Amino acid sequence: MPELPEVEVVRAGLAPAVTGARVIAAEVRDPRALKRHLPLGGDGAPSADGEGGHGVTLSDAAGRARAADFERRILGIRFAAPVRRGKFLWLPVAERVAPGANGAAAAERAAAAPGLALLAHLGMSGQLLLRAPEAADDRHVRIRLWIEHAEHGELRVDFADQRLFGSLALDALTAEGVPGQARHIARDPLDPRFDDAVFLQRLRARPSGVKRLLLDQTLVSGVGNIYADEALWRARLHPETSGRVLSARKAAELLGALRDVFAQALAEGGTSFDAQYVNVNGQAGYFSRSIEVYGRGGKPCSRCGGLIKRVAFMNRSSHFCPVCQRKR
DNA sequence: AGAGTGGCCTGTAGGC
DNA sequence: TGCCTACAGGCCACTC
Repeated sequence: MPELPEVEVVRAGLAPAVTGARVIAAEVRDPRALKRHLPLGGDGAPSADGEGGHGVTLSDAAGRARAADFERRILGIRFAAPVRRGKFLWLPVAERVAPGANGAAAAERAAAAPGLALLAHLGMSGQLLLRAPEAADDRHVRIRLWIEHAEHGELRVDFADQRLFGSLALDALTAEGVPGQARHIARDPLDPRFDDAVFLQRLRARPSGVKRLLLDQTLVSGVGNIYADEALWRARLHPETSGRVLSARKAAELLGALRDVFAQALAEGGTSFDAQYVNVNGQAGYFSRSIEVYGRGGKPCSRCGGLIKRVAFMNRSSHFCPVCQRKR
């Protein structure tokens, strides 16, 4: 499942191939993979087509219109280095060379137009794969870009997504350089500008269970179900412990545990339980071997021997050791 | 504002 | 063998 470490592995893998590369062709095979993409209206401003988004099925006509808009506007774009915040990943547009135009004279400098980015969210099962132009199809490829890089030549960037919770989109950058759709996302704990004091204060002000708080992307980003369970185990905290009862010391310990588990997962290439998370070359990570609680219901805790408990929580599952993660 | 819930999606596993 | 159901869960829209 792509959480922060998995998305970071993808970002780092993409960087050398896409930075400075230009889009020479694009093919949207399934417009449902564009649910975050808002087509431009006649005035050049993003306009809702009244469909898509979340909880609404895209009609065929609206889907075709979105696909056409995306394919048209991405053509000729040259990417700057990829950026990540939490689980969102984006490729800022350095410039756009209008198709068919002759030479650099036709280049629209990004400074002249509002900043734009190709935004990606992998959702549950999204993958960004780098492939040779003639490589065979991977399963569930929804959107395909052909890019040209000064060093690496022609490459394919394939967005594959089995469950379609993920999406690509062209999105305008705010003044802070963050895509509009990701502006509400908090910085993540690996961001040098993450404000520990503010996070800890907000965490300790909320009465909700601490697991719910970790999954709140406006409080801290990049944490999903796996790493929330793992960080709570490391900090010896029951997932339903209220934020309000956390001591300053315990809250700081939790943040430290979160950073530790992220760093270790990153070093091990991320977590792959099945074929749904892979790096840009289609390879699995091996952090799943280091998992202590997630998916280990009924098995012994490596720390105290207690039996790991699995409980329903927010339409998913929580895993914890009832012996060394006591509710207070 | 925060809490809580439903819907989006498809492949896989397990029961019968 | 094949049909059915449950499950995986990040995010957003929605209600209260």
